[in-house]
Amino acid sequence: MIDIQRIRDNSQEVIRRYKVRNFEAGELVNRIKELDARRRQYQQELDSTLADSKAIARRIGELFKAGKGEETALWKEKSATLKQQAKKLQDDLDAAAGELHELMTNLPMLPHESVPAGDSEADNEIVREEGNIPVLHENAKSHWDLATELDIIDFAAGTRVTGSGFPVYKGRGAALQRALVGFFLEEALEAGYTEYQPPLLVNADSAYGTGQLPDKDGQMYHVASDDLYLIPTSEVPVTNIFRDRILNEADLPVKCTAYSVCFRREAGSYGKDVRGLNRLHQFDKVEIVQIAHPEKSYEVLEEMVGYVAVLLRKLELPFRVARLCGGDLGFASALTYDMEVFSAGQNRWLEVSSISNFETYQAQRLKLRFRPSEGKNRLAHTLNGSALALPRVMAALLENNQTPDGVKIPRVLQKFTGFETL
RNA sequence: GGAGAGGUGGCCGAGUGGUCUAAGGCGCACGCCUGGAAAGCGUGUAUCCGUCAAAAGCGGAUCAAGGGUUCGAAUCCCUUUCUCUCCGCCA
Repeated sequence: MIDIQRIRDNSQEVIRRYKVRNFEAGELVNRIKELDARRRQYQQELDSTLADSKAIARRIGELFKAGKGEETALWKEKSATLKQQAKKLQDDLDAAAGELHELMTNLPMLPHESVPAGDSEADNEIVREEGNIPVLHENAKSHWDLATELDIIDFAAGTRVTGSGFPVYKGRGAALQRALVGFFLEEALEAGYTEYQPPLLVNADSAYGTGQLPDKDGQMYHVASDDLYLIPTSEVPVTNIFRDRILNEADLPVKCTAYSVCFRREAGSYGKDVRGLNRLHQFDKVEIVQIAHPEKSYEVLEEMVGYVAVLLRKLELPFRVARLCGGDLGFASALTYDMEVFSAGQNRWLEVSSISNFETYQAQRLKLRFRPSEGKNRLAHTLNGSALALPRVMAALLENNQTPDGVKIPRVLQKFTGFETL
């Protein structure tokens, strides 16, 4: 949710900025301004009514104490009238505030100045590209063929046990997964992140806090009997650890990392995008989350992109960094960089990380603030990114490192796997 | 799952219808005292909304959450929720 102050201060600027997202906010913003004014009007009237009412109650108390109980009848009557008025004002206030909140929920985050205009993925701005595209031997295969041949992933078994999109990792495939998790966590700890093991099920408040609800309802698996959601990313539980908290300015930035399994319904996906490991209902991911000072959050974002780039370099994977255009930008994000690795067997780029600055979007919902050295408490900025999502990294490793003699394991992973080739 | 007891400020804890405008303590901050420190003494120490250009000030809300009784609720009633203890089940 954006800060309503920005609409009060300069609604025209807000409307203009939303155009980068191809979002016509004019009508919505005007209704919000109107409701905001009405809400404040009701608030004032209610406050003064309640003030009167309290004064009368105090007066009655004094009369009783002075033994003049018979003089209170008139005041009681007056108080009853005020109470009725207050009730109505409270209802009006609640209605206005409720509707206002509802409309505010429909506003995406304001995009950062650097976000390019555009409609789709095709308009994203490639800001960096690194590494060499591997030249594969003649019989090079896709990772799904390779993995099946090497007997390290059993897609068919997963389908039998659960359904499509739930692969079974086996033997050295399972070991490689574990190695990647170990490597990612070790790197994160070295970079100063604190490791968390969060719950994999969250309540609706948490899902709302990070913006999964109501915006992305339907992406998450819902456990109806207990009204809980399977997490689509550990961003949700980790960020919600800080819901309703007021941090000390000196504690910023807070740096968290977590390994977790992630669950996504991915309703409506089909075709080559979902072959093999390209898109799954269940996958493993190491996530990094930072809670940053508003004036430092874009430095933090760049730092996080730099951090993920180091991981990819160490894994010897060719990658590129894209700044998402307005049309591709997530609802809650002000600026997002996607990190994509080139996967030679499929001859395409695969997104392995998405790093975003949500500014105050989540913080507003989470009531996540910090105490500055001077002045009033302020909303913090939240950021997160994958570091990294495993399946596509594994896909690229398999495809790019295949040789007639087997698949080579990158040097940095060998101490975790205990083997050098597959 | 069954039975019982509870939820009060950063923390502990008092408070069973009207100076609760929440006692007292701890912690923290500042000041006095001191050669320096401790102790001691003093002062301050929640969040949100509104008013204001802003701050101060002022008004309102908040004692788990929601509803009710009452002129008046932390206090009484109802619902929900969470925690603890015992029993049951259990990796």
